[in-house]
Amino acid sequence: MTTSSVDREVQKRLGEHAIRYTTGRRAVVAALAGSDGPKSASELHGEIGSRVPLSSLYRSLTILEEAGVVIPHYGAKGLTRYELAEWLTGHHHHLVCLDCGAVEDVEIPGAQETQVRDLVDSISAIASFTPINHDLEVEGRCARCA
Amino acid sequence: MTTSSVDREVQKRLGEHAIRYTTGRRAVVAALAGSDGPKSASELHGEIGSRVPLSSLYRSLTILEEAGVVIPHYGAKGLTRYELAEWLTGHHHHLVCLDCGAVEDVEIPGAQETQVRDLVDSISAIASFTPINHDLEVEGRCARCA
DNA sequence: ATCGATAATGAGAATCGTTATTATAATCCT
DNA sequence: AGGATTATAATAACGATTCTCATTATCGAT
Ligand SMILES: [Mn+2]
Ligand SMILES: [Mn+2]
Ligand SMILES: [Zn+2]
Ligand SMILES: [Zn+2]
Repeated sequence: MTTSSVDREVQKRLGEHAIRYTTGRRAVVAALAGSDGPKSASELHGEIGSRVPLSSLYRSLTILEEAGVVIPHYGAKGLTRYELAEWLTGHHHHLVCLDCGAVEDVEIPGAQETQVRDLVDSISAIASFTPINHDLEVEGRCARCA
Repeated sequence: MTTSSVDREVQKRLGEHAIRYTTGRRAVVAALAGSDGPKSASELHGEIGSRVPLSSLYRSLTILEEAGVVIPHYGAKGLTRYELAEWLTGHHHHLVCLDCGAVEDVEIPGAQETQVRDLVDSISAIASFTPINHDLEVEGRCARCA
């Protein structure tokens, strides 16, 4: 999915919620759209530059989360990393490096995703649980840290 | 697994690492062994009482984590909750209720666990990632909130 | 059981990611 | 453009966690 089409989708979503799509918020969405995995506020600040102060960045992330545009992932050392919601990026899973903390997106072939869904369904049935979403997180060592 | 057998296993593990199994550390392990889910430092402090100060509790959790006795789960609002490692409790997955926030442990049959492991391996191979463990989190609605 | 070496504790200060405050500026609507 | 509303930015405040270091508990050897 291209950055500009994400931009259009987000603009539409925010418009529906009467939330302004400001320059700062555009910068955050663009940075996330061009990212290969969840990013923390300070990582985004590093990429975007000082034209968007950290405090504004945090507020933008909160607003975008409330609007369902971004999703938080809570990680080690009190760090929260954000990524675009799956209705913008497509469903995928995460590889979490136990050494450097990097989180990498990975899409899996349809056949395997079907297997995951089947497993999720049967696991849920065991506990009378109604599954809505799933997140198969693989923890290990990334290519750089191997 | 009974609390006292967990205690014995932990004692053995710490002994191997030349780490003392002090009363404070025993209190933490006992509280976790008697728990039905991951607990934060302050929750543990509430259960254990003031005979183990918060600062000591945090240090104990760090030590126990380094020894592989407890595992952290990072959650919202910068809260880290700990539970006993799976070699003490058995491998399991988590059902996270999006309504009430409860986290339910669930063990799945061996055949399905094998399927999960195979999926984890092939997903990891896609990204030259070395998997160490996995966590299939199912988000949805628990039996109470359904 | 006691001693001595060493590791752990406890009280508080410090750190750091995040959130709240509030005066100023940008945006939207007519 | 003008007025109303929402967003920004600088900084203070907050809270979970970590650090510091003087004191104390633990463990192995005697
Ligand atoms: Mn992702
Ligand atoms: Mn668990
Ligand atoms: Zn890594
Ligand atoms: Zn529930």
